[in-house]
Amino acid sequence: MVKYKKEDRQKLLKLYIERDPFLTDEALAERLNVSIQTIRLDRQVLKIPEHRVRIKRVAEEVDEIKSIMLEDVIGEIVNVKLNESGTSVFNVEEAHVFNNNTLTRGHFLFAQANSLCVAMINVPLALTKSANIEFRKPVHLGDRVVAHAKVVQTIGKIATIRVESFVEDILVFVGEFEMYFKNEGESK
Amino acid sequence: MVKYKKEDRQKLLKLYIERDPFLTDEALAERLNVSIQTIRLDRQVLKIPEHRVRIKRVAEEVDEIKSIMLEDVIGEIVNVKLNESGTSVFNVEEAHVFNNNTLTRGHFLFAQANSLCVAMINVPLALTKSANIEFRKPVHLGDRVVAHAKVVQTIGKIATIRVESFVEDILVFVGEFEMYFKNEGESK
DNA sequence: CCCCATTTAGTAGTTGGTACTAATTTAGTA
DNA sequence: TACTAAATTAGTACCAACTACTAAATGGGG
Repeated sequence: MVKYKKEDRQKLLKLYIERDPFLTDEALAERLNVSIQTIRLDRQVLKIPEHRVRIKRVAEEVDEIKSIMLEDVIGEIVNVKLNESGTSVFNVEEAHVFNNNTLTRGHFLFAQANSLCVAMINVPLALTKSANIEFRKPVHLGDRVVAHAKVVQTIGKIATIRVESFVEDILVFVGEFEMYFKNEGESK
Repeated sequence: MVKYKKEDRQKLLKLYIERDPFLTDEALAERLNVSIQTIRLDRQVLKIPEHRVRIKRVAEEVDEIKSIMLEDVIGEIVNVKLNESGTSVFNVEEAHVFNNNTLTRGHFLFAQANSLCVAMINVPLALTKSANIEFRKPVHLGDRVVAHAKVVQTIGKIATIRVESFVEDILVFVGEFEMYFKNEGESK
């Protein structure tokens, strides 16, 4: 049954809605022990949109996040000579960096290189058997990472591919991938 | 100005809504060249919920995807002796597998191992310098991957950590990670 | 031509609001 | 303490995008 001061209440309101945009004015009014009208006024001065709009915005994020995160391929593969060489471009966005700074999480650099290797193999399904990688320099939010891959060897069902990734001519990542050609129906 | 047969229209309706859940009955009515009432009847027999509900469901998905994908740590770290050993458990969900089958994308296994290594180092910021990894067996949707890590060596600012990941006693992944202790303010 | 399925129209009620005015309560101060 | 201004609450009309219902119109096959 606590009554907050206007200022505190508005801060709390903002916080609550940030944490849970699904809260309606009614629920917020109960939680903050004021009338619905007060909540509406508060939202107005704080420029917080109504429930429907908030939900819609969250929902629209799906497309972005899905397209960024659920893609099979990390980075855009721009230039592939099958079983020979290839290039992939990857722009580091919010979703790829650590929450508390602008450093790119290493597994996206790995994923870019790995995706590129998979794309270069001209069989229905290629699996990564092993990799030997090195992170040379940190990569940051907004960086444009260009990965170049070259097949260095193919023995039987295994291809060895060397990948070098650059941010503006600076080598940030190198890796050597062994790719395994998986045949149809095989479970390995 | 095409008029569809009932059956065709209902199939189209389903398709449209799947592709874009943001479509209102009004928009659908226009697109299918029937009245709003017909759309409502169709939705009713097809058990497709109303606009608001659809949006809300999509929005709720965001939270799931976000929590799965935007975490800094892949897998739950359950048991860490700093600078010594650690264990992480990672359940393979929809978001982690290739779109056209149930195979786990390799970079999540890498990410799990890598996250675990970072967590084991008792400094504000640890960076992966290099890694030597092997994918031994494919991992599938629903699998529970348990990664065990052990520090095998620490020389100066570099620790070497060995990671072995299992799905029900089957070794699916091994890796050796070189972690670099980054000091405050250093940019490397 | 009739009949039944299909489609459309129309009404009342719901949720979660906007936008507005007006009344009431609370707090600060002379 | 009385007055005033700020803050809060109440109340009204309106909106989108529905549900749930009834009723009327249309259309096609036998």
